[in-house]
This record gives sequence, structure tokens and C-alpha cells, in this order.
Amino acid sequence: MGRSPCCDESGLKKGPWTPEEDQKLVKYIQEHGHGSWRALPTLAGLNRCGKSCRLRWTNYLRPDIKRGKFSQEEEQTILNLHSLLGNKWSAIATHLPGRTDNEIKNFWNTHLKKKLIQMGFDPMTHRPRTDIFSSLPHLIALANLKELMDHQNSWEEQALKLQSEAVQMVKLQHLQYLLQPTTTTSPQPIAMPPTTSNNIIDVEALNLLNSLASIEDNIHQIPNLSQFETNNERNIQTLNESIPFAHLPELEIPCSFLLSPLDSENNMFQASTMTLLSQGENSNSPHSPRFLTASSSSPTSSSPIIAPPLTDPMTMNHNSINNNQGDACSTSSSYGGVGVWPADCLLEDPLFHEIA
DNA sequence: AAAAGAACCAACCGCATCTGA
DNA sequence: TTCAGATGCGGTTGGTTCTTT
Repeated sequence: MGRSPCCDESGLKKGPWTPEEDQKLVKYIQEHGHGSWRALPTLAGLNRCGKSCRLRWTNYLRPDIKRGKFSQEEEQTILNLHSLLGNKWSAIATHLPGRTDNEIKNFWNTHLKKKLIQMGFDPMTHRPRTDIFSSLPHLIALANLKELMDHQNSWEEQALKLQSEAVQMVKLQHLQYLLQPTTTTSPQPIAMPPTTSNNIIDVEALNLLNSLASIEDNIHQIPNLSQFETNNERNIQTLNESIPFAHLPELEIPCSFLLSPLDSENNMFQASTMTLLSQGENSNSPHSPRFLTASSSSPTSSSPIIAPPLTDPMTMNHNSINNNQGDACSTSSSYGGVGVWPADCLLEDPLFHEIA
């Protein structure tokens, strides 16, 4: 128990390695193997602690280390694995031959994390951030202020509006609950077999977020009160239709949407068309899957919030699972595939068992 | 051309876990 | 079963390089 005292010992060199030290270390390991890291520095003639030698070897000198920029495929693999494993860098590194955990960690912290944040995704949960809710009271207050200044509304109109907003707020609170990860420290375990209702709720959540984005736009673009009210009513109607309140007691943890490869050139999320597929009623046929379609060309505030493509971390192939049983979400998009892990697919996945 | 700030990444630190006596 | 040493892992630091002003 307890930590190794080797690094506390005085007189041992720290800091950057010189080419001579590297040469000694490589030569020794090539001839003898590393054996005991603690004993290695003495045997190799290095004035370093064993820990430092191990780190230098595993992160830099090992012959199988791959150098250079991460490819798009590697980036996608890291994103997918991170959504599954969280900050388990060594576990992620085992799926990226030639890459070290340290390198992946650095790449994540300097590139991928920032990209996700820029796109409005929580880098830990890989879900859309819910920050929008914190500004909602402010937006509503602004809208009301504008109306009060521009129009002399009757008390009935005001009362109706307040009533609508109250309903909206209650539903937003539900939505916020649905979007929250179960813990704040670890990512949402996507390995949990998603249930039908979970899939529906994630789709509903996206739908709701879309309408919220349009609410925000409406507030800024009100030409007159009647149009605002029309839009507002439409949004409320959307909210009414979107949340299956009757099913709320069944609601548990929604399955996660994994993140897509980014548009590397434009550094933004871009999808021409997306269709999420989930079990549920369709107005035309109660047995056919429910579709939700979103389109976007730029990540503006009014852009729909989109569940992006998913790459299978094991095969590196885009999933294009079209499962009408309701366990999967699938889509066709400009990336050629989008989805949420289907339950049976996950259970067969060796990675799932490894994690479980 | 110089200074400031941002980005990058190798290396360190300390805790957790493993291993063997 | 306990305990100490060894190793692994993830967070953090700080020096270097690149970019912007």
C-alpha cells in the first residue's frame, strides 16, 4: 500500500530527457527488457527514478508508437469510446494501436473537448448542454417587457399568457430532468440497454430543444404581438404534443446520443438531413415507427439540435441499423449513418462486456 | 520585429490497485 | 489476512512553440 518512494528520493534527475539518456534506456530495454522498473535505472546507468523511465519508455521511446496527427477515424473512435468509458485513457488507448494514453488524453483536452463545448455538447456526458434553461426566465421577462411596452394588453390576455408560460415552465423542468445525466462525475453509461420509452424520450427531448431554439428566435424577431402569440401557441402546442405525460412514471435514464465526426474543415457540426427513428405512433400508421426529421446547415441558435452520426468503435463502420423493433435510432445523413446503440447490438458487443 | 496570448505536449505528482511474501 | 513494495493511471504543471496583435 502507499505510493512509491522512488520519485521522492533526492539526487535523481528530473525534467526533459536528453538524447543520451534516451539512448541508454532504449539500449538497455532492447537487450534486457525492462524487468523491474525500480531496478532499471541503476542497471541501465541512468540517474532517474524507475517511474520516470517507465513513462519515458511507454509514452515516447517504445518502438511501436505512432506519431503525427490523429486521423478522422481515430478522432471518431476516441469520441465514441469516451462516451462509453469516460476518462479511461488507458482503456481507450488499447483500441488505438500505437497511441498512448497520455497522447490521447492530451488530444482530448486540447482539441476534442473544446470542439464539443463549441458545439454545445457537454464533453463529459456527450449530450446537448442544458444551459439554455438558465436563460429562459430572462428571455420570458424580455418578451413580456417588450409586449408591455409595445401594446396595451388586457388582463385576460396577460393571464392567458402567464398560464401558458407556467405550463411551459413545468414541462421544461421535466425536460431538464430527462436530459440530466444520472451522476455528475461519470458519463452516462450508454451500455445500459435502452428501453423503448427511453428512446422516445430522447427524441422528444431533441424535438423540445428545437422548439426552444425557435422560441428564442421568436423573441428576437417579433414584428407584432399577434405573430408572437401565434408562434408561442405553436410552441406550446408542440410541447403539449411532445411530452407523453401519461408515461412519465416509466421514464428512466434515456439512452445517449453519441457525437458525430465534426466537419473538420469548417469546425462545425453540419448535417443536411437527419431522421431519427424510434418506436412510437405515426399519425398514419400506429405500427410504423415515428420519424423526427431535422435539418441544419449552420450551428446557429435556431438550428435544430441534432443527434449526430455514430461510428461503431469496434469495427469503425458507421452504423446504419434500421431496427423497427424500437431499440435503435437510425438515420441517413450526409455522413451516411446515424444512430443510437440498439440494445441487442450492445449486448453482443465485447466492449460492452468489458465495460460491464 | 517584438510582445502577448494561446496551444501543445512531455513529464511529474499522487492516489489506486496489484502482487507476492 | 495483512502489509509493503511495485506498478498503473489520471490529473496537472510548466516549458516550448505557434499565432495573433
